[in-house]
Amino acid sequence: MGKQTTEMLKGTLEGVVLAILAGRPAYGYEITAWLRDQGFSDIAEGTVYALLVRVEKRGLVDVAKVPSEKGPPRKVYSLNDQGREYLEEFWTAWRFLSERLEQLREGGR
Amino acid sequence: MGKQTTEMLKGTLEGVVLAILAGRPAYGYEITAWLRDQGFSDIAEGTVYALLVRVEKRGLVDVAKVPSEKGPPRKVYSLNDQGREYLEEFWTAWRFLSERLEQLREGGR
DNA sequence: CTCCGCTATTCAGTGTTACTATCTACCAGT
DNA sequence: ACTGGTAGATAGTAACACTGAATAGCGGAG
Repeated sequence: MGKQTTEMLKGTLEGVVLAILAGRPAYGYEITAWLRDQGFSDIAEGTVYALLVRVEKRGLVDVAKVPSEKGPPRKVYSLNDQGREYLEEFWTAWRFLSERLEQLREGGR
Repeated sequence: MGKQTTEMLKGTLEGVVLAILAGRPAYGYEITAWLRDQGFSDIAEGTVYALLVRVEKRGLVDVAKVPSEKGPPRKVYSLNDQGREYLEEFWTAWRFLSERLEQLREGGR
C-alpha cells in the first residue's frame, strides 16, 4: 500500500473506523474486510482489533457479544454519544487539514 | 490545536513541508512561522527541524547554508528531483485517503 | 558593557500509533 | 483427523510529533 499511506493512516484510521460505526454497528473482522474491499489493501488484522480495544477503553463505543454461526462469538461495536462527539471533532480536524493541503496543491505550481 | 489534529499530522506534516518547499526554498524557522500563520497554531519548533533532518537524510532535499543578518546561519532547504517524485506519491496517497473519507462522510447520514 | 529579546538550530526523552508475527478458538466439509 | 474460513488477542518494533531544554549570534535598552 506504500509507506506514505501507512503513515498517513496514523490518526485517520481511527476516524475512518468510527465513521463506519456511525453508519451501522459492526465487528472487527467485518470492518477489516470492508477496509480491504475499499482499497486499504494490506490493513493488518491486528491493527483493527487493537484500534477497537483503544476506542472501547476511551468509552467511544458500546460493545455487545453476539454468538455467530461460524467461529467464536463476535464483538459488535456501536458508536455511542461520546463517540459521535469525538467523530465530529475528527471531521473538523480533517476539514482543516484538507483545506490547507488543497491550498498547497494549487499554489504549488 | 487538539489531539485529533496532532495525530492526523503524522504522515501528512512531511507532505505539507515538502509541498511548501516545492513552491520555493525555505529554512526551518521560516517554515515554522508560516505553518503557525496558517493555523497550525502549536506546531513545535523541534518538530519541523526534526522533520527537515529526516527528509535531508533520505535525500529528498538539497541544503545550502546561508549567513543571516540576524542570528546564526540559516539552513535553506530546496526540493530536489527525488523529493518531487516523493511528493507526487504523497499526493496520490492523499487523494486516495481523501476520497475514501469523503465517501464515508456522505454515506454516514 | 551587560542583559534581554529575537532569530535559528539541535537534541534527548516520551507517548501514540500501525505493522509484524504469532497464538487461541470455533465450526464445516472432506 | 485435517484443512480452511471465521473471529479475536497480544508481544514486540518502527515511525513520527511533542516536550523541554540547550546552544549560538545579533541588536537594542538599561
